[in-house]
Amino acid sequence: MQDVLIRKLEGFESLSDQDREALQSLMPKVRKVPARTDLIREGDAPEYVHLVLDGYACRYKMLPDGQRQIMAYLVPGDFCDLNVFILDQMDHNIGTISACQVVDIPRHAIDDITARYPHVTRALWWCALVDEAVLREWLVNIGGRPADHRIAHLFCELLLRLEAVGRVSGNSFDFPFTQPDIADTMGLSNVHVNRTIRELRALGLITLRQRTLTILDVERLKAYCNYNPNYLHLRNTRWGARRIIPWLSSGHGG
Amino acid sequence: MQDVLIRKLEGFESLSDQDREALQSLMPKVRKVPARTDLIREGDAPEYVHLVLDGYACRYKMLPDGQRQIMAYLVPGDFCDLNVFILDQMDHNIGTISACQVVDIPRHAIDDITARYPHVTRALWWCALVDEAVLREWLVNIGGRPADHRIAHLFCELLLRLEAVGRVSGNSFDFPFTQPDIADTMGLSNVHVNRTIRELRALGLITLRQRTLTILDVERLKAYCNYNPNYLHLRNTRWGARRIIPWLSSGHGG
DNA sequence: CGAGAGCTTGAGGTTTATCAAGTAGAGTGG
DNA sequence: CCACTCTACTTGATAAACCTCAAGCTCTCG
Repeated sequence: MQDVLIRKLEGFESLSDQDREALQSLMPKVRKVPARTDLIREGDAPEYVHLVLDGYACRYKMLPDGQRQIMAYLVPGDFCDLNVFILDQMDHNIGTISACQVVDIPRHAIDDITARYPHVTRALWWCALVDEAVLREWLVNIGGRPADHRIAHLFCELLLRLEAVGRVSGNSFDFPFTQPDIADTMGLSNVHVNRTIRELRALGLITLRQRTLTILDVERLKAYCNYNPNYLHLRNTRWGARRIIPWLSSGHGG
Repeated sequence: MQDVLIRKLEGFESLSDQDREALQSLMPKVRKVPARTDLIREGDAPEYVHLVLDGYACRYKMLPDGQRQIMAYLVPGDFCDLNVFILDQMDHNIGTISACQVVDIPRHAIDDITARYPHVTRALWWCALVDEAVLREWLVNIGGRPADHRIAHLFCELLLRLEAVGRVSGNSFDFPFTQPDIADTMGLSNVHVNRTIRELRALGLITLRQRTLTILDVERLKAYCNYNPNYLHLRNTRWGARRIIPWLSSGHGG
């Protein structure tokens, strides 16, 4: 189970045996967290860096009117708050979706390892930058695409991210998010999410039942929402080669 | 002009004279960039870190159908790509809105300074984390709020960010963004942006003419969109005290 | 002074939200 | 193990938010 992080990092940079051992030493004891439980809340001072080894969590904010906006899905191998430690208080919450296996890494452990293992440091940096790139793409997704493309895009992204940590088999993966979860992620109502998923099912693009999502035709689903995985900055995976942005010819001015 | 960065960083952490000198040394020569010009494009390899000293720029992506999504506004004192250097290619563009004064900082200069000045390093980290926090809040804004609140929220944020670098006088500041710019930022049509701004004007909340935005009643505008500045993580400013999140009582589970 | 872009407003259409109600599942306590 | 409860899922009907198209005006820039 601890190998998801190493597996993910090696999607970016080759690691030596020493690097791997150093990473292993970060996760001495794993903690079980039930589903639908907050790991850290808005206003808390960040002390530990949380790492998800198994299960799904999310980053979210609550608005004054009770609305929830989910800003990130955290899957096995993802750090919850790698880069928050300088800030004196959390400006958002992190909560589990399904039951999770989590490691709480004290800050000094991260400091120690980055002081001694430059490859690991680079790889952790890469994690943080990719998380931010994903956030940017989510903004594009919500701001610029209609509901059906939005949800299709989310499914494509999860497929690639989970594949990078070995959690996909036969284009199927665990999907414990409820339709209200998806609604609060995509800025849609749960009714509309339901109808949109029905549409994706009717088009023969996916099946979703008993918390398992299957992409029936990956290429067709990607084409459906114009999916471009460049923002994931994958290198050593089967999607890593995709580097061309054919429509990108004219930005403004220049 | 070079002092905007120092002024901004001191909003977070007190700097010594040596720290300030070190920061000054980062910006030996300033470059003028015309309005509506790209500083760096999707697909480019990031070489320099760009710092805006004067003028406005933005981070944006182009979609295959020609739609533009703006993901960040860069104002004086903002780094464009402080944290991108590990990634081998840009996944988005950065372009100016108005004419800008920009510094191109080579990577090694950042490395040198962070190796020797821990306070400066902390302050630069803080910049990067706040930029990410702003991005999260934009996601909340676009995903969770109606058009009028969205735009009001943007105006509140700009007021605070520009105030932190001394670019506000009498609740007025330079606003070179066009209505199409705002539309591509907020995920709205330019027609709807126009009507929404008309509404904010009619409510006596703002005036906007000749590229100058004036907030007529700051407290009322903030109340209008439930603005909470905690995500800016300001400390040494007049807004820094705001730390309470009154409605935050129940996340999920616990 | 001319051209292009931005601003403004109207009309009509599409997408998405809200309200409502019934069904199905999952978890809980006896 | 079963009944109960709560949440999620599903579908229909209606309403609101927002978009598109279109046209005229204004501003800015060359």
